[in-house]
Amino acid sequence: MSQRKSKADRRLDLIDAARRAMIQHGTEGVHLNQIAEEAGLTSGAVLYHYPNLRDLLIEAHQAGMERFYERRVKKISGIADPAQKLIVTIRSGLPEGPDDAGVRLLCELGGAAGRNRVYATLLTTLFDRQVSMYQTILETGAAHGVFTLAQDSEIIARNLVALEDAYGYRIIARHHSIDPEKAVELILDHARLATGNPLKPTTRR
Amino acid sequence: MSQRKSKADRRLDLIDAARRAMIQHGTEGVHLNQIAEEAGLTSGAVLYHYPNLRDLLIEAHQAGMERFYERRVKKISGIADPAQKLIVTIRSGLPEGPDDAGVRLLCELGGAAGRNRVYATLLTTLFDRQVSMYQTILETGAAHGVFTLAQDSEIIARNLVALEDAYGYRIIARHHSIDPEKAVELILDHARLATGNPLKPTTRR
DNA sequence: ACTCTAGTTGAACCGAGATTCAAATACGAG
DNA sequence: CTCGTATTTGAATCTCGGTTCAACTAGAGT
Repeated sequence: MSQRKSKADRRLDLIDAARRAMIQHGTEGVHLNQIAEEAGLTSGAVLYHYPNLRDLLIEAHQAGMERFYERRVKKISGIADPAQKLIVTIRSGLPEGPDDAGVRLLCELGGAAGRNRVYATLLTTLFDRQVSMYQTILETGAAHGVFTLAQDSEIIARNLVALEDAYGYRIIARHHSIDPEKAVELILDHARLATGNPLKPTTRR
Repeated sequence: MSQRKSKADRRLDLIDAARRAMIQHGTEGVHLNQIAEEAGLTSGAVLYHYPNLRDLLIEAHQAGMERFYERRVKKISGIADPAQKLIVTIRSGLPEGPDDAGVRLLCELGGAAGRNRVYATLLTTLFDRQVSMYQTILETGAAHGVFTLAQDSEIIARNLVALEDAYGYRIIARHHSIDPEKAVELILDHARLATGNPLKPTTRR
């Protein structure tokens, strides 16, 4: 038997277990037992904490998103130069590889959003937050004179997030010639046109 | 009882029924009975034609993709002017609205591709075909002197397809401020930078 | 050390969906 | 018109996942 835990702790475990199970079996294909097994518990215990499975799945998706976003914010927090900041931001929005758990979960949501309003709202909110993030970087760079924006910052920002999303899907689907590095290059090619900045990475990673 | 049909006809019906059922319940959430009901048959009849459900689902996805692609090719077939052709192509890659069945099915695949190699291959193939389609238009326009490509045509083409994909997801998720028209504009904004052509639509729709 | 309770198990139950198959039947060939 | 076969049904069976719940702890509070 797995160690006993407080309600709060166990709920975190379950959210994580649900995340793993959904990645393996899909948002609508996942079963209670699979989640229980991932958590090292029995189905009864899962129901004790989440009498309604749907709630757990939603919380898991929400948590996955939050984590994804927070991680990005953290990665770029220390960088002052707008050009470098933009480059790092782009990289942080892409999966590290086809098995990147965070992005896998997000991709999972795309289809579900078409038939589930809650998921649709989650995804839309994430999109808008990322757009704001980019917009801030772009505006700052423009104010400092390092970017010469060819279009409204919102347009550029939306297109950058869109490109990230799409290449995320490509990488997850194991496109033979688009890996994370290649995707960064493709997105940077667009960013160069839009910002008029050569955007040369100084540091790797 | 539903009319009797030849093997070939019935299989087409089933593929269509599976398509509808998957849109409603997801690729992994769909059940045999739901497909049977959509087709106006009993589960036994479905199994008679497809002893293995997985095969039917794969064929349905394949057919959906083929239809999506063919429709695009058809829509642009009569247009000579590269600029107009590009505009129409962009529009034809987006859903007509949040309930567009064809795109809904494609979105469905995004997550599944992460755990199913067959689906991943299907999606990747579609992506590459679309890239070629755009590349041809771009090269033709450049040869005629109406486009001044700011980058390699493959880069531009890939980014255009990526933008389409991503905005398709946004529209399906009912983004409050991104509808099909808005998405076309966003993508065109990018295309203008990349081709140096103002890309003004002459005809609506 | 002794509750007392929250967390967990495991077995029992229930219903749903997949699968099988004999029987029914529509339809085409001759 | 009749036969033969391909298609479909519907019921029986089987399996599996969800749900319930009484019993069993582990551990916190006193």
